[in-house]
Order: sequence, then C-alpha cells, then structure tokens
Amino acid sequence: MGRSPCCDKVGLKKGPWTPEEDQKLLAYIEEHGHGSWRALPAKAGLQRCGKSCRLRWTNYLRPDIKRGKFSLQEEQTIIQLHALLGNRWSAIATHLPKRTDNEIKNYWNTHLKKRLDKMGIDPVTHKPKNDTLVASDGQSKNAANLSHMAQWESARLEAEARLVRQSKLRPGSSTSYQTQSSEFASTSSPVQKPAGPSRCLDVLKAWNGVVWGKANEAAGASGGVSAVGTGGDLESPTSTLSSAAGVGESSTAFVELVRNSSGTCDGGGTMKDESEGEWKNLTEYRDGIGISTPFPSELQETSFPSAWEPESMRGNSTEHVPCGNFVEKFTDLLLSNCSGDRRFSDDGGESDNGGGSDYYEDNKNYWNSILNLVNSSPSDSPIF
DNA sequence: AATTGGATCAACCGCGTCAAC
DNA sequence: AGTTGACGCGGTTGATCCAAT
Repeated sequence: MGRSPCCDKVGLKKGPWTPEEDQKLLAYIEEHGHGSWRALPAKAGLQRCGKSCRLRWTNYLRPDIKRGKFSLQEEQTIIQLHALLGNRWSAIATHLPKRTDNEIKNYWNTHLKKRLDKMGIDPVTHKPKNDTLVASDGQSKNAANLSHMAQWESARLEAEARLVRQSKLRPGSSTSYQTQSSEFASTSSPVQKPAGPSRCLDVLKAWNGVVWGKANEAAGASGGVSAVGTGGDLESPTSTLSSAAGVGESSTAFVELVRNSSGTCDGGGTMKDESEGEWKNLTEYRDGIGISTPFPSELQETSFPSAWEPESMRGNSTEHVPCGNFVEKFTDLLLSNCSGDRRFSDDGGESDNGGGSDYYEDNKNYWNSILNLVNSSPSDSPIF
C-alpha cells in the first residue's frame, strides 16, 4: 500500500531527543493535546516525524510514567501475564499502571527472560525446558481448554483496547495526557471510563464457574483429573484457534503450575536471589511448574515474608476482592506446592489433599487469584 | 589508564489494523 | 470494493554505561 515511511522526509531529525525538543513537545501537548501526531511536529516546531513524537511522549515525557526499578509485585505480574498473554506488551502494560509497554518489554528481555532461562524455565512457554511431563490425555485437554480461554481472553483484550482507542477519539475526550496504556490509570484522567460494571475477564469468570462447577461434580464422582478436559462445552467460542503456539501454549504452563500446586508443602522453599533476594516467588513458580533440579545451594536459604501486599493495591480495595489477596493466594498456593511425586515422599505421610477435589479447589483458587489480579490492579485501566 | 564485553534502555523500523475517502 | 493515510504494536538496533580484565 502506498504508505510512505513517516521518517523518510529529508530534514527530519532522528536519534536521541534533546532537552529543547522535549520542552517543545511537552509545551505543545500541554497546551493543545497531541491531536494528530502527523501534524504535531510542524505545529510544535519540531524537526521530527509524528511517530517519533508519539513515541517520545508515550515512553518518556508523559507525566504519569513511573520510572525506576520494578517492584517484586510488578515482576510477578509481568511473568504471570506473560504466561497468559505472551508478548502482548501493551496488554500487559494495561495491568501495570504507569509503566509503558516499551519499558515492560525491555525489562522482560533484559531481566525476567534471562532469569527464567537460568532457572530452566522456557521464557516463551513458561514450562520447564526439559519438560517430559507431558500430561496425560485428560490433562492435555485441560491444557487445551486453558489455551483456548487464554486466546479468547487475549482477543477480547485486543477488542477492548480498540474500543478504548475509539472512545479516546470521541470529540470532547481530551487525549492530552493519555496513551493507550495508561489513559485510565490516572485518577485525574479526563477520559471517561466505560460506564457500568466492570467487565473484567467475563469469560474467565464464567468459565471459572462452569469449569469448577463441573469439575467438582466430576471430582466428587471419580476424583479423576481428566474431568476438566471432558467437557466439550468448556471450549471457548473461538476454539477454532490453534492452541499449538503462542499464548495458548503459554497457558499450559499455568496448567502445570496448577496441577503441581496441589498437595502439601515441606515448608522449605526458601531461597536467595543473587542480587535482590526477591526471587523466592519464582522459585516457587519454578517448583510449581515441576522443575526438580535444585537451585545452587547459595540460593537456597533466606526467609521470605509470608505475605506481602503490593503497594499499588493498598488502600484500593473497596470494590474488588482485596488485592493483597492475590499475592497471598498466589504465594500460598505456590508455597503449598508439591509436585505429584513429592506428594508421597518426604515425611512419608499421607498428603492432605489426596483426592481430586483439592486439586480442583487449588485450580479454582489459582484462577481466582488471577482474576483478582486483573480485577484489582487496573480497576481503572483502559481494558476494564 | 586503556580496552573489552555485557547490560540497559531509548529510539527506530516494519507491519497490521482500521477508518475515511 | 479498493485505496490511502494514520496509528499502534512488537521486534530490533544502537548509543551509553559500567564492571571486569
């Protein structure tokens, strides 16, 4: 198609922005809003293409950007959402107010990906690299169902983001300080939120209810794990999507995590990060998805707060399930992790879960915690 | 002190999507 | 229905910093 690269025009500057350029862009947007990015540079007196201006604004100059080190909660959120959504940085960014997709992407590529890799977790699939624990039929179906759901949810996120974009373009809605990732994140945002109750993860909610309703029935009857996968009606309406790659595959890691999270814990599981001492959760995550190789001994002893609450969610719990619950649940869930073989080992005692119902209960809790996460964090995100 | 190599992150590039014409 | 232009997203690049040698 006949689209000329916007930066091909001669005379347009490229490369790092100077403070003077920043000032010009900032001043113009503060006064007029960005309007058409294409037209902005000329109006603002900048020798830049509109695209460059937009990027500079959204990734750096925007006043509602939080800079600096990522918190543990943010790291955890990124990892979980990446497992669910894959490299959908903008979608992930909607759950991390004040962080840009570019920043999250960079952080993933430079920190999180490497850490997971080091721990023997495939950062793409979130599964152990040497994963030979291919699930039995029922579990495979379980994974496939989750894959479908993840894909559907992913598509829904896109659609909602589109709606947001459209609403942003409506006359009267100021776009001055808003970008796709955080336009609703600021409480001072002039952009209207979609009216009505939150539609957060309707699909997952519905699915959650259906699946666990059925699963509990089945578990009560047979205790069989495969019950989840037997319900053809559990498939998402978009089940024609392939579940072989991308997001779908990522979600199977959750299945692994969930599956292995049933049972009792030996109470150990303390570790120390090389630099931050904050990676116990990933250790748990790693344990949760069935990695059995031990960490280096120097990483294995450090206590970890039994429960911590993300600062972004403190004092913001009037409407949703208190978000600290998410971390607590998630951490508890992981702390209570015990892979299948561990279930019968160690103290040799009987597992306190034993039957399938706890398995389903844990799964339910896990997904509840995901729901809590997405419900609570961006209650004012553009997605919801 | 100079060099090297890895880490980090801002910025660019190419492509897909969608609305307007 | 096809074309065009604008925007946004994800992948990649390159400049800079910093620690190790």
